[in-house]
Amino acid sequence: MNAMPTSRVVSESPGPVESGDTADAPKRSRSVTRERLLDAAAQVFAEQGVAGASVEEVCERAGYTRGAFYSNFATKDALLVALLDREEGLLLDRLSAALDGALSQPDPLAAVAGRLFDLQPFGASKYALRAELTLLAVRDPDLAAPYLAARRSFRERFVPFLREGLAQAQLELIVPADDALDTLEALFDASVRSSIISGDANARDNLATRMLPVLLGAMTRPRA
Amino acid sequence: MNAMPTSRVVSESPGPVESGDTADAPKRSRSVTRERLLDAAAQVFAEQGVAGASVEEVCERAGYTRGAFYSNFATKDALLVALLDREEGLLLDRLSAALDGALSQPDPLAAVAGRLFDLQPFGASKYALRAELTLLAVRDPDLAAPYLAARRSFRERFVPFLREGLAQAQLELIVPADDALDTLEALFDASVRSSIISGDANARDNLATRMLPVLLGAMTRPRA
DNA sequence: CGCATCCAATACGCTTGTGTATCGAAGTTG
DNA sequence: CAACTTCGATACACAAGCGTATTGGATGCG
Repeated sequence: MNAMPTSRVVSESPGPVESGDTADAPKRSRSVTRERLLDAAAQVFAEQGVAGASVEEVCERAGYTRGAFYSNFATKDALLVALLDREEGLLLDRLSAALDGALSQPDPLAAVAGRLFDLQPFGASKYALRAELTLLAVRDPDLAAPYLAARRSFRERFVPFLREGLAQAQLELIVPADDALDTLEALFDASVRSSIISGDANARDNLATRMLPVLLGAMTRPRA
Repeated sequence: MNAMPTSRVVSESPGPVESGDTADAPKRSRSVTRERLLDAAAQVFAEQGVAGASVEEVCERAGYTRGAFYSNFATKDALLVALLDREEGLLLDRLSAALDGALSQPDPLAAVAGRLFDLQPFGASKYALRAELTLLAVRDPDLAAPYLAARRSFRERFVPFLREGLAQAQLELIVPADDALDTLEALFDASVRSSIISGDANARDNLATRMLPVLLGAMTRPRA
């Protein structure tokens, strides 16, 4: 039945990315399979969109067959929901990690801006995935609730961070913090998108770095 | 790529656009059929995405069958290309029309902001369509060129408009005009998206109206 | 050592969707 | 009014994709 010599599937380590396969793993846990399928789904959905991607290709990319898939997820939609949950968590974690030390830098704002751009979530693939998921929320009211919930936790996590960072620079906001965050996010997204489409994906000189100081200047004033 | 034996897919003058009539018309010209199919495609693609939409549903929505479709477009991809062209033109036209009188108003900036929000291109359906097309450009390098070309004409059209509007308000830009335009566009998009997802689509109080004065203040200075 | 349990692979049915080929009904022209 | 042309409808062939049912093999446990 199995033409191939027993199985190749796993290279473990939840680390990023794909591998050709490698060592045979003696212990294949269910959760590893799930994670690999989710990793693959993130890639494939980013490249082709949720509707454009087939379960088959997700499985192939992960090194499994559809049997493995349906043994782990009820349907394609269920995969999407699981992916949504996971991505939200990952984004929060990575942003947190990247920003954590930044406030103690001499120039916190510059440090923040610099680190953000080295970050995976702003790479082409992650950008496309986020854009795709956002678009799904725009279209489908059922996904609006989870989307808004995710946004809420994002804000709750980063509004204090923003305030604190500004405070250390002796600044305070003169606009609602949520508005400030939304505006900055919009700026970053536009910048990343533009860089991707025009090809210079890693350009150090981009819309966000040019406009960030201007916008921050407009949204703050010297602290009382 | 594909030669259709029985028909030559003509690209015809745009002609009168909107399909007002409901009754079956005795004389339906080819270009009317094309336009209706494109209208339907704009809707269906906005609702379900390009990949998620079927040719069948586009035809149904337009009041035709697939026979009519394949007599007018070679493939689904050809339809997409035609739609891209048309939407770009429509967007430019509508923005131009909406903004044209605005500069002679007492408060040009307020007039501009007000009119933009009454505009179709910022309605839910048009927003979704634009987001979808943008995402396609992010994913597919082949679509990057047309996308960038469209952006260029957009800029060429509106940068002078922006300068002039600011001049009438006795202001001038202190940042690159392209950056200013990109930033404002990002702000509007974020605002529209947020309104759509949170349900209050026509809310007069939104991110853009709150932040527009702040951003404009930051990007300009009193004219020398 | 044999039994039970998981879990992923294989195989299958069925639906949906694309594109082609053909047909027929209107309109047009001599 | 008859032949021709045009264009959309019907019918069909075929591929892709989803989800189910079943099988096989590994692991854990008594």
